[in-house]
Amino acid sequence: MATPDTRTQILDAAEQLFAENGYRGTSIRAITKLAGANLAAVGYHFGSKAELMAAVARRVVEPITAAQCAGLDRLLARTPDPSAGELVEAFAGPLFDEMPAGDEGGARTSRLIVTILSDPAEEARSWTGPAEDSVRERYFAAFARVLPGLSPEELWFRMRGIFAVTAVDRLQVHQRPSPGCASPVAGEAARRWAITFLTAAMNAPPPGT
Amino acid sequence: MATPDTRTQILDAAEQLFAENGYRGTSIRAITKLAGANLAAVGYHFGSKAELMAAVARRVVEPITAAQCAGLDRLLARTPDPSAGELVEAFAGPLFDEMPAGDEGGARTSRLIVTILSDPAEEARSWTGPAEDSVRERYFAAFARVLPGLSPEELWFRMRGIFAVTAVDRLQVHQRPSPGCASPVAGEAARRWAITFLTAAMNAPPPGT
DNA sequence: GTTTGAATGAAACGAACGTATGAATAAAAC
DNA sequence: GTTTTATTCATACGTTCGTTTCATTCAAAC
Repeated sequence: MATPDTRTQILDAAEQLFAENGYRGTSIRAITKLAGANLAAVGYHFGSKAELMAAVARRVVEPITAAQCAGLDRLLARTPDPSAGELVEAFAGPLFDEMPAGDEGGARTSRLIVTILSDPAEEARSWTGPAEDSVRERYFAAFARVLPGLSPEELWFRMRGIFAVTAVDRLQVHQRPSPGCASPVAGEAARRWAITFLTAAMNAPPPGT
Repeated sequence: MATPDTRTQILDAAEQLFAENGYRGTSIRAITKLAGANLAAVGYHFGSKAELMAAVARRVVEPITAAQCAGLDRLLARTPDPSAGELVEAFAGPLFDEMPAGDEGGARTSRLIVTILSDPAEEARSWTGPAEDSVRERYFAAFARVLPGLSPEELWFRMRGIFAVTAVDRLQVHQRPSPGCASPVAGEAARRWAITFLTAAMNAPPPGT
């Protein structure tokens, strides 16, 4: 295969290093060195380090958002009243499926997403666009129809829960000391576990009082 | 009240700034300035920035771990076979209760915990001690008795889910665009919602096949 | 062949960082 | 009153960072 252009190689290197070391923990010197490019190439192709991160974030998040949107379309075309479990699968599934090749079980991409969303810097708020907001609102409306007993606030809470479980699971956080329990859970198993876990959680009756 | 000593003021300032800006986003110059102390005071009292972070992490995590441990003791003293919901409450409750005064709804402390656990730096692994591992193993054993149908791997997955939901919820992540939905959810409501959500999730039957 | 424009390269800038040093200060011990 | 010990202070060091500048390369257009 032909070696990709400098811009793509910088994007690849940045995605890897941002995921491994965080935004602030990654220097553009390290990125350009890994990409085999010159230090000034980041400024030339992207303008600044922050804009490079925004480009990386877009490239990672966009296929996930698109798959979530398409999954909801497909589901609603099949039945106007999907179950909560079907909605959970359509929403959370892409967080497992839309992982680029070479990413061991999505761990790297998950870590990158958490890096993006948990970065305290103000500029990180602009790393994702309005498309994510819109697809979340569509799912919110769909869930609201299936779970009419929930207040909007509690439903938002539960939707954040979906995201939290799928994203945080694959941080190496809580590396269990128990032996015989390989750290990176097989992707397919984690997917099944997450959907089982979250479907039951979404279907929980609202707390009385 | 008497003004606390320099060491405590540095700890307070560091806790606030680490939570707001992350570890790498916080300089010891900013910490000592906020604390009203000299730049060299961090080196004198703690040795280095990393050791200061470790001290902050210990001070934040220790009461939570202790409350989780005491809650489990109390629960097991009352009944040898607690329900999954009771275990969830004992485990997740302290993540809502053990928040210091002045921390609006635990948002700051939650953000600090996520900062600690999601920091990619290797040194971050030493920011928490073995006490957290031990209490997690005790809860694991207790959950394993209540949910005998789950494989150890899936049970660990679900316990990570408890942590994920309680910690991530209070990041300002996913600031919803919907109006009339105040961003910092009232602490008591979030606590109820989380326990309802997580109890149902823990009780989910294991996926067939 | 010359010109043009995009892309790359080497080098430097100023700023901010963590850390170390040694003097100054204050309180306690003797 | 003197000595000792524990802090605090001002300052400097060396490094790394993001960014900028300007020269150079090179293929395409003319």
